[in-house]
Amino acid sequence: MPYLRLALDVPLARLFDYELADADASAVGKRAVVSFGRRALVGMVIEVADSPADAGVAIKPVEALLDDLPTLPADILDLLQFCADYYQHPLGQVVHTALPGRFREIAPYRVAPACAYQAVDAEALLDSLPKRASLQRRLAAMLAEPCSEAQLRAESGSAWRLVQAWLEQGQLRQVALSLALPQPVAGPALNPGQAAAVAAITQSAGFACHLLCGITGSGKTEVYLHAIAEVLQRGLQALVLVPEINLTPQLEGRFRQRFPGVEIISLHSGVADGERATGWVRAARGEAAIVLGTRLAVFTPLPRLGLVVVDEEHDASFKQQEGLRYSARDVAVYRARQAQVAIVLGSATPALESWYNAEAGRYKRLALPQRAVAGAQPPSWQLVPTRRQHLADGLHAHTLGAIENRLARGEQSLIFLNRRGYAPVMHCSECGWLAACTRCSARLTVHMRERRLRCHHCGWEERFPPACPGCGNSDMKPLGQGTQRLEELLAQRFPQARVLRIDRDSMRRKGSFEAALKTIHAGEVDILIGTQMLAKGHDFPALTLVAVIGADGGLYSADFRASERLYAQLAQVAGRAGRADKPGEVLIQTDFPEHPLYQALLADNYADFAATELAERKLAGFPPYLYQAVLRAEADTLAEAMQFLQGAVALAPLDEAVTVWDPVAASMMRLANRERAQVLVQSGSRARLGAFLAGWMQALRAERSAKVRWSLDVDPLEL
DNA sequence: AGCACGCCGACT
DNA sequence: GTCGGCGTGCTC
Repeated sequence: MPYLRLALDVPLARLFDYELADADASAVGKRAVVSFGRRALVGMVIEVADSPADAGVAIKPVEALLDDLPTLPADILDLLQFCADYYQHPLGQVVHTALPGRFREIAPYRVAPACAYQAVDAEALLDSLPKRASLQRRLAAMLAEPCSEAQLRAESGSAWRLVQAWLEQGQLRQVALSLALPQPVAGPALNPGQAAAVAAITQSAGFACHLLCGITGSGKTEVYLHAIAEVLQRGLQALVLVPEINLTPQLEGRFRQRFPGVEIISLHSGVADGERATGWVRAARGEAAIVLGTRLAVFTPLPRLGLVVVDEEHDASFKQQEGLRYSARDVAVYRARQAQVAIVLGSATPALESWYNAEAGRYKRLALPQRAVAGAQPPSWQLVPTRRQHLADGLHAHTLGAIENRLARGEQSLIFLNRRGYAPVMHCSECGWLAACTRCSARLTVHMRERRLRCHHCGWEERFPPACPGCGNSDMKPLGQGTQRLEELLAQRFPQARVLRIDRDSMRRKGSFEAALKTIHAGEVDILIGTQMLAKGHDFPALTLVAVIGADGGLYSADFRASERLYAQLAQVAGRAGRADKPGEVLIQTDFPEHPLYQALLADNYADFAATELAERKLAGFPPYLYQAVLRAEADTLAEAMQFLQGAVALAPLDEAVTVWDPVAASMMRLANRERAQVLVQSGSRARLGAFLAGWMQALRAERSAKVRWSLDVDPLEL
């Protein structure tokens, strides 16, 4: 009797055997419905064996072998096994985080073969529509040519319902999706740098990792599009990973425009479950040519994978911060190597890990030195020294003057302050009391308009205390600068200016961010105040001034990655200034104008910054010169967490190539009333660290710890 | 993780 | 006398 070895979505690092008469190797990669304990689960067949792995356990029969989906191919199974081993996560849970949620449901999931839709008579259809029904008319015009489902869905949320109705009325017919490659629309001519990059990518044979370095506006996307066009010509598929921001629709639009008629699958958190599952199936069947998505898209089966692109590869959102803590960028590199195809990692400010790999010759660096738009000037940078200067609520006279200047010229300014709220903390000047969160080890942020104190870590909120809880003093003052306070100040300073604040608080309502972008584009805003949210990707043609305040915190942080993040953030926010014909100006208020980070930024010299930073990392013994993993524990009391970790350290295998540090309280020790601590382990050898972790986790999993929740983070981004 | 079993406190 | 608290143990 053959046995199916199943990966089940349970936190147990082993497979489970079930018997199925007349099963053979073709069952591998299919879903199976089984009874597990007292519940029914759907698992993935990993292996077919002649005998059970454990003799002496009663083995249940498989209830049903599902044949609805494309069989998970061997390369994806290998990829998932790699993730399970590398990140020390149970294979069953890896499988189920990698697949669309729908596939965890017991019902079969059927997807009709992809086909295109075309109007039987486009003119007649158009004539039958009301003049003002602009969406309907737009769709009808598109349908003169064959359109894919994804293409139609991308047009509007309600487009698909209209198409279905027209189909029923016999206005549309289904035509076979042409696999012959449609002609891409020609893009703008490439400059020499772009052309060289495209040539390097398309001419590399087998696996090659290209680090594409270019500032905002240097035309990285054009390079991707040309490289992808070449891959499509060869009848192959492309996988494009993008960070988790609301930029995906814009990029998707650009792809659809460039490759009309090509089935492009979009996979990100905004895509509904069913659509995600359908897209996955289409990609796995080879019907879709391009998969464009956030980190989860890295696991999509692509039988004819020809190219992988990771845009903004330094972005932290490629690392999942819970469950299977994978880095989609690193998994993508593994995948490209596995498929023996080229991968492009694009960024203006590459992760130092990637930069180091390029220095070591493992990655090929491709530089895009110039701005792609002819005549466009890079922004001019200026440091505004603030040490021993009088500041009007945090703004230097020079900064205020620059804003006034733009107002006079009818141009927009952006004040970048990565700290939302009114002020970072409420302070009693009598006794020195500071408002702190009762559930976290964090300060409460002052939100003046709502007259509330809020914890930005756990979401706790409370009303302003009427008097200081420490000494009863009623004169409490907000300390420091936040976006709300800045908004208030600027509105006072420039009463004639239209001020708009963009942060997580002001953009809480759905659609408000899109609305805000519209207002900015319409020129109905003079001064923008923004956090992180505004730093990425959006183009504001009328914006000519970016003033950065409060950046110095990133210079001397306890976190060794803080300066890398600061550089990337400043480079990114500077990219918002001065597009098209108007030159932009970037002002950075700082107490440390001589700091090498700012000097490198001013010279637009990432190479210099990276070299300095890498030298420091080497000296201090930090990644990428060492590999790290963190064992995190969380319990009701710190003592319990620490005790667990001390026990864990005692269980650690001995390996002189691996350093196990003492347990310490986490930097955010208390979060939402749970105490957190961690153990750092590191090694100069990735292989030795991997073997160590495997042994350690095995020993640790044998222990039972009811009160403590723990997890392992391999290659952690934050300690 | 679920989901059971099991053994002690406050309720109709 | 039962309902239900969550500690402990198991899942092919």
